[in-house]
Formats: sequence, structure tokens, C-alpha cells
Amino acid sequence: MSPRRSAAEALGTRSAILDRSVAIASAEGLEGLTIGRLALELDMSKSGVLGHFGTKEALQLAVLERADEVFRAEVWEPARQAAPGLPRLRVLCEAWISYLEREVFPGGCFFVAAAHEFDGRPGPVRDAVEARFAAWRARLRKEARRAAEAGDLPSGTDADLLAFELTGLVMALNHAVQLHRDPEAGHLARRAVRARLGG
Amino acid sequence: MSPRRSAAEALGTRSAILDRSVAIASAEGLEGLTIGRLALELDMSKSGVLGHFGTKEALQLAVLERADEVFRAEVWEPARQAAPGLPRLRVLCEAWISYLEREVFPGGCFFVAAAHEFDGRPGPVRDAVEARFAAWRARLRKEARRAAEAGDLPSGTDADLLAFELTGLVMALNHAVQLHRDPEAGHLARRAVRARLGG
DNA sequence: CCTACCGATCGGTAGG
DNA sequence: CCTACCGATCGGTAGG
Repeated sequence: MSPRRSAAEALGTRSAILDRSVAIASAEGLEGLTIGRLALELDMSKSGVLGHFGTKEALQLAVLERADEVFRAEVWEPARQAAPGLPRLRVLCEAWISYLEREVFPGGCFFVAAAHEFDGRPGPVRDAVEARFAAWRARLRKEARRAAEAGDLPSGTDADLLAFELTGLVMALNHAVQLHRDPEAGHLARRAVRARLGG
Repeated sequence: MSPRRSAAEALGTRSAILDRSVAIASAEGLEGLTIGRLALELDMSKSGVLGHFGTKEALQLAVLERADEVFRAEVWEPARQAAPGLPRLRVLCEAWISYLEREVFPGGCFFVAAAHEFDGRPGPVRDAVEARFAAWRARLRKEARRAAEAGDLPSGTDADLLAFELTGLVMALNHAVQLHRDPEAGHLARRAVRARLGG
């Protein structure tokens, strides 16, 4: 056995660091995620942790990317199975609600939390968070537009407004689950979505 | 002049500390608010700042109270002029939207930010944040119920659901303003409120 | 990947 | 309200 780690082992370590990081940052925020704490929980030295990323900011960006992979697998992927337009929009909303109810990230939606943490701090992390939300909003709007054009939504439906409303419902759900631990919130969110999308 | 500050002067100092604290915490969060930074910006010593509150947690609670005074003056007070039920609910929503558009707190809604920061950290600060939201929700629900009972909302309107939806719209607005700097968001929020409350 | 270290900053205290 | 200080922890670096 050579004392040097193989590339595969290094990748495994990096992946383990990111898993832990997502768990910590989900509860404590991306700033609350500290190198020292990561090192302690992973039984590594601080420099061992930092060596994989270089700086804390690079670590934060990598954590965002890992969280995005989870979000895509949980929310975007299920919707690919459904037909474009209203059916897909419904699956998207249901997957989104379910992802929050099941607390896939124990601290609630990773991106909503990161948005609040970084919206007042210019820099690459803020830019990355904003880009993810912009992509998500564009996707919601596209499906809403398709649904409206297909005649599956009331005439005069505005895709922008609908995407805005759906985003708000999900934020209210996230808030109710995380702050109030309200077990009824999922029910409310589903009723509100149904009022918008029927079904 | 006695070297000791009078009670009035001490209150003035305390008030100045809280004003600065609200400004800092609004942008950086209640944890990002540090004694050292406050001391620097106020040209005081750290112990001089801390002496007014005892601990950082006590300072955070005092800051929340000060922020609540602002919120009440901005959003609750205007609504008292309006008749109970639908008229008051409309004024409440408009004041709420306006408060976010004008960025009364430069970092967006103080309580939404605090909720995200503390929902995973049990303790007095978290409890205080939750209590403010519970009071706000109760108020929204009460006016929604009155409006429904007066027949000013479509029959079958659920006050709980309506309060949930309105809260979501405001959160989406807060997010759009703070993260996306979207100048159209206030317009979207008003249209969504109008779709719910008419007018 | 490690040990050993850096300067800066944290909340808080002692004593006046 | 101050100075002077405490132990802990921060992100990061040097050198191996």
C-alpha cells in the first residue's frame, strides 16, 4: 500500500466531505459550515479537508452543486416522466411539496436558506444561488406557458404570475414546516396548488 | 457634569445601539451581528455595548423587539384605520407589500430572515421569532374569517388557506426583491392579492 | 493527507 | 462607560 491516496480514494473522500457539508449547511447555513467542524466530524485535519477545495468559498460552491444534484433528482427527474404542460407542472409541484415534507434536507429547502443567507453578500456564492433560482423559475414558467397554450388552464392565465404564486406557496410550506413544525401545512399547500392547477 | 451617565443618556445610548443593530442584522443576520462590529461603528468599547444587554442573546431578543415595533408601525397600524374584514385585509396586504418594496429593512423582511436563521436552533430567540409569526398568522386568519363571514369573499373560502396563500405571496415578493432585485415583483404580488381579495 | 503554526476575531469577564 | 485581558475558534499557510 502506498502512503499516497489513489485518485479514486481522493474522490471518495471529497464526496464524503460534501455529504457531511450538505447535512451541516442545511441546518446551520453555508457560513455556519466551518472547516474545523467538518474536520472533527470526519476525523480529518483541517488542512486535509481544505486541500480538496482550496478555500471555504470553493467548498461552499461545491456544496451548492451537490445540493443541486439532490434537488434535481428529487424534483426535476420525477417530472420528466410526465407529459409537458399541465401534467408535468402538477408532478413538479407534488414532488416539490413532498421534498419539503420529507425533509430531504433536514434544515428545509437548501436554496431558500442559502438565498436568505447570501442575498446581501455579493460574490460567487450569491451568483450561484441566484442562477439556480433563475433556472427553476424559467422551468416553471415554461411549463405554465405550455399548459396555458394547450388550453389546460383558465384563459387569461399569466405564466409569470402563476410561477410566482407557486413559488410563494412552496416558500410558505417550507416556513410552516421548519419554524412551526406544522403537520397540516402539506395539506394546505396541496389544496392551494389544486386551486391553481385543478386536479 | 458628572462622569456617570444619567438614566436618560443611558436609554439614548441603548436606543442607538438597537438602531445600529437592526441595520446590521437586517443585512448580515442576527448571528452576523457581532459585539465588536457594533462597538467599532458606535465608537464604543465592546464592554460598553454589552453592558446594556448582558449577553449577545439578550441583545438579539432586544433587536427582535425593536424590529417588531417597526413592523407594527409600518404594517399593523395602517390597517387599524380600515374597517374589519375585507377592507382591513386589503390594507394589511398593501402595507405589507409596500414595506417590502420600500425596503424598510435593507436586508428584506427581518422576521423571514430570522426565521430561516434560527428555525434549526432551539432557544429563546427561535421561540420569540415563532411567537411573532404565530401572532401575525392569527391576525391574518381573523380578518380573513371576518371577511368570509360578512360575505365579502367567495363562499367556501377557507381563512386558514387564504392566510397561508397570502403569506406565501409575500415571501415570494421578499425573495424576488432581495435575491433577484426584480422591479416587477411588487406588481406580480399585487395582482396575486387582487386575484384572492378582489378590488 | 499530516503537524504546527499564523493573525484576526469571537463572546465574555475582571476591575475600576 | 473604560482598559486589559481570557480561552476558543475562525480561515488559511508552510513544510513535509
